[in-house]
Amino acid sequence: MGTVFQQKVWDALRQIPRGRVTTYGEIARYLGTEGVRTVGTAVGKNPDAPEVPCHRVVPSTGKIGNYSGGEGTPTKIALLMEEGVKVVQGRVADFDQKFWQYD
DNA sequence: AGCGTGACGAACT
DNA sequence: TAGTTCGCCACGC
Repeated sequence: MGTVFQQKVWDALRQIPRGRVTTYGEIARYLGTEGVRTVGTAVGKNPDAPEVPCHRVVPSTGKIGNYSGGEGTPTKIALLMEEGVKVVQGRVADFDQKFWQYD
């Protein structure tokens, strides 16, 4: 499929526990790059949702960010809600608690 | 081989 | 507090 870098990104996504979220910046750090935009681009090019939980990735601002599957952002929100991540007014509720980072 | 693009981020006004 | 600007860097043309 994609490039090595891409696969590393997707692999990083698989490590995100259900019901938790992380940020593009966190993934960038985990992969050892400063180009967070590159990560965003990589995630966006991922084949599709269920296999890789790309909906668990949100911007550091706690907002929802973007999504390419289904109806876009609304679908992303729906998926998060199903996992117990409350989303209110386009933002992740209790973002600090839901935030997950690579140990 | 060079240039623009982008599911972001942080600083600035 | 909100809107804008500049920086990050891998990828595709």
